[in-house]
Amino acid sequence: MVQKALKEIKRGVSEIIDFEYIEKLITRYYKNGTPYTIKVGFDPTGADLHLGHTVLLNKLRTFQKHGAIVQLVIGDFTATIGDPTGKSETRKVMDRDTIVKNAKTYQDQAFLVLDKDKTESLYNSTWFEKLGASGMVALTTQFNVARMLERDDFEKRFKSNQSISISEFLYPLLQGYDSVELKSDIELGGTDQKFNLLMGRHLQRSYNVGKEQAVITMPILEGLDGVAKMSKSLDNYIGITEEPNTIYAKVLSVSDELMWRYYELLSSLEIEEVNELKISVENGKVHPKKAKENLAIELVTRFYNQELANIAKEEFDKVFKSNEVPSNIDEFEVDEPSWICKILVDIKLEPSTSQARRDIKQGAIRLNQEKITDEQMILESGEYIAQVGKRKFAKIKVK
RNA sequence: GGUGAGUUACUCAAGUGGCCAACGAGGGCAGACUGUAAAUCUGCUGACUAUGUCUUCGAAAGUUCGAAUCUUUCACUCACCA
Repeated sequence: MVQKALKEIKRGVSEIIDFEYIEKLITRYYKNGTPYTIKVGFDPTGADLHLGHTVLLNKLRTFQKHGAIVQLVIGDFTATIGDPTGKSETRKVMDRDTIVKNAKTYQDQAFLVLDKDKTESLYNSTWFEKLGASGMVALTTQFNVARMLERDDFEKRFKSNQSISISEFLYPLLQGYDSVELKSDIELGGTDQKFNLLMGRHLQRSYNVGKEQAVITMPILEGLDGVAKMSKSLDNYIGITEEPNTIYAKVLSVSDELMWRYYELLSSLEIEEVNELKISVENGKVHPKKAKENLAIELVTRFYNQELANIAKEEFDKVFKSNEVPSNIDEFEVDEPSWICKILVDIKLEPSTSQARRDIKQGAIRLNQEKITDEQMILESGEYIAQVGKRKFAKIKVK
């Protein structure tokens, strides 16, 4: 049992520091049921969760199955500073109201994956507001600038003469201090968080907590473009609250190469099964598209259910395989016959009449499945299905 | 505080008085080919019922028939010195 748990825990992780400690915790849990804690922090900066976040959440869920209590630390205090991780520029500081609102959304969505009964939500402002100025200064004495500059992005910015604000130096310290306060056994984060996670270990020792947390880093999930980290600001994400059809379609649009990455990090298949599948695809037994479909179905099923996943697949095949029109498309009414470009802009299918003209010229616009070529065209009374490119549709009624 | 360099579209980056709605690259969008994959090829990539007009090159003011380009002030970024 313990071995099985440990194997499951190791799946897909990037690095584990102090694996022996985790082994001890799991063994103890299966011997006498003593729970242990695993901490994860998040910045309530962006509200909606995407698949990138679920890499962490899935791992936490695994731990919950094996006796862990998740400490979900909402960095409401730290968010007022802004973690510089992965950003080449200083982050914007956020206001309080937005933080609270985002935290709420985050929790709601996190519980789509996490077991609510085995999760404690904690706002780190509760202890930081008590810490006070002297406590804060005491905290800063635990570390020095040279060590701080060891952190990749600080080093990079320091060398290229970009600004690093003092408050950014505080961020890793504060995140580490969370671990002191919570006496966490394990902390989980992305590979880009490694420095901050180790800080927790360091501080737990300095403050004589009596344990040093194990650290697990998870790989960063690439976005739909396959290059940059999945993030909302780059618009290369799959949100977990998006429509089943959208999730399905977005998964199908990733490259084959990236699909394996997603399989590895997101699928619940055993790693051996993934490898088997990969071999089958390579020697032609399984069509890569079939493999991608399965992944898409698995993911939609996770956030919705099997039935909706199947509907999403049917819908997708209908539109893109047989070139039919989707079953649910937005309808718009137009009061009088008018210029086609103008209508397309009005119903938000096109951003500007200029763009509409260009698209018509390139044959990207269809009316009732027929390509149109006349950019001066006036849409007479009647009903039409307009299509822009491959994926934008609208039903238009002209009175 | 002093001196110097810089700020151009989503990003990088040319342009240094009219030929500039602004070279090029990346990205994005679209078309062909496909599996809405990748790769490849092609076109497009400020707005406007449009062979023309309008607004854009950090901000404002000015010189000029004419400014992204010259002058002044301001803001910001960077380098060197203190």
